[in-house]
Amino acid sequence: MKFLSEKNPDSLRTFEIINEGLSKKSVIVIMACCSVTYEGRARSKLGSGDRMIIIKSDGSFMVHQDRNLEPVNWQPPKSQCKASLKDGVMYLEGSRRNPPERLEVEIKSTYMASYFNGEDSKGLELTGYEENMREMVFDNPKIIEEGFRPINREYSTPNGFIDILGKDIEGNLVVLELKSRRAGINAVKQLKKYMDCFSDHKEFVRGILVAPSVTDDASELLEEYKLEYISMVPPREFGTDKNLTLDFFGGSK
Amino acid sequence: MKFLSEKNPDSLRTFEIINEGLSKKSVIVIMACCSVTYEGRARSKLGSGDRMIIIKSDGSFMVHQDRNLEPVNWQPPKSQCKASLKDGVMYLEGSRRNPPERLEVEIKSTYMASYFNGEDSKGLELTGYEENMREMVFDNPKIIEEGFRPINREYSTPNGFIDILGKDIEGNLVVLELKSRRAGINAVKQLKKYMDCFSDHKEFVRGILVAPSVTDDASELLEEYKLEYISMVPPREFGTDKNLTLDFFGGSK
DNA sequence: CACTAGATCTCGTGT
DNA sequence: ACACGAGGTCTAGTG
Repeated sequence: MKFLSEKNPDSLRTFEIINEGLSKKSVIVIMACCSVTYEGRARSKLGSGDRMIIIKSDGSFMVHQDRNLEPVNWQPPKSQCKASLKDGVMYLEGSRRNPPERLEVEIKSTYMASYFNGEDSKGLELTGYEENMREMVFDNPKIIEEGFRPINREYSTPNGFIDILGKDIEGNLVVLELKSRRAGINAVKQLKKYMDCFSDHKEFVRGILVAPSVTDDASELLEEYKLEYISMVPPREFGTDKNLTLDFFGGSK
Repeated sequence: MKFLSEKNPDSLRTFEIINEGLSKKSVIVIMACCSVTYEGRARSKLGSGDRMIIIKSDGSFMVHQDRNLEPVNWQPPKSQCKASLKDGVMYLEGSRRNPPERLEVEIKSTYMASYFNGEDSKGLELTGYEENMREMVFDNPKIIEEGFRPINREYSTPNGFIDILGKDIEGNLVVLELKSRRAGINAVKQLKKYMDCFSDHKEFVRGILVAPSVTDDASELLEEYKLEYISMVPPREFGTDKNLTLDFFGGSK
């Protein structure tokens, strides 16, 4: 990995390092005393203090304080970053057109300025949420109940997409609402909204909330709406490489 | 600001630097080739690559790739961080009990290891819909009360910026604190802080909290501090608030 | 481009 | 501690 890191550079040197980093499409990390203003989707001011400034090669721009996961100010990927020097003071600016917004950092003094050109081709493999639950239900419908048959996933209604639409052993329509986490009243309200789409349906339609657990409020609301609940924890298995599997077997199953 | 930064430390030295940083409650920044596993609310694997690892003094723990604002893996504030050395290989672990989860980073090689103890007391002042309220008050001051005259917006005091400073019909100074949402005790405390800036002022100064509603606690505190309250709903621009638009067209039916 | 919905959402705030 | 709502949400995926 190629990188450069300097301690206590003056304004001019900070300016040079940042410009080198920008031109090399590096990840730039600066520890500095700075103040920040933002104007765009909202407006904010942040007085002077010691912070970490990060500029990534995709244009992501963050200012981090010493607390919280989230940056106190930021600019999303693809924003335009540029450094400038006015009367010996360093300014860093991140901006974009749509929506129009601008982040400006005034750097009072720099403790460390550095940039890095690393190698990272790896993507994250994640499991344990709604998508995996959907797959599990389709692969093994009887975990919902004996005789359950899924028909559509992402079934479109005027009130949004139903996670899974199916039929039970008696042929009744069943609306499944999946949640990978403890479900609150909003999940029940959402399910109810889908149910309303079938209000003029001749036959009986069942609505089932599928989640690891529900809040007390949600439980009461389920009863009030005459909806059902099934406890299910999202599966945590990593799939074997899907692309490979599909290519290899060609979908012959 | 006190800090330490070293280039290309070996495993042992990286281990020492991280432990120093942890014991000093510093912000730790490491550039390293590493792999990551996570298990908890979900489960994930990330193969080897060059990344930035950040540990903040509140226990926030992040692994950043060279793209996107968000970390590829993380652990929230208050999680327990510890470093360990097994067979000459560095491991960094962040974990917490509730919910139970664990993030482990295996560090293959370190390009830079550093920690920082900065000073930062400043909080962010955000002004979004409040800006619209300010405009509304300036455009039409009598919605505050008959004879109200706004003088300054963003009036600077040692305790922060006063939203609107004005005078009433009798010439008394009036401090307005605007909140776009239901105001809690913090809003009242903030207003009180501004009022304190005028404690040696000869004449009477009024403080008014302007918000759509207040919590009961806030209402009590207002009384205790002899502050006033005016109910005002922030104007929302057409197109920015979809619900309003939908209500407008769909609600009349 | 816009639009949708999920997220290890995070973060504040109220109960 | 838990539940709920908002966010400059972000991010991936689809039309």
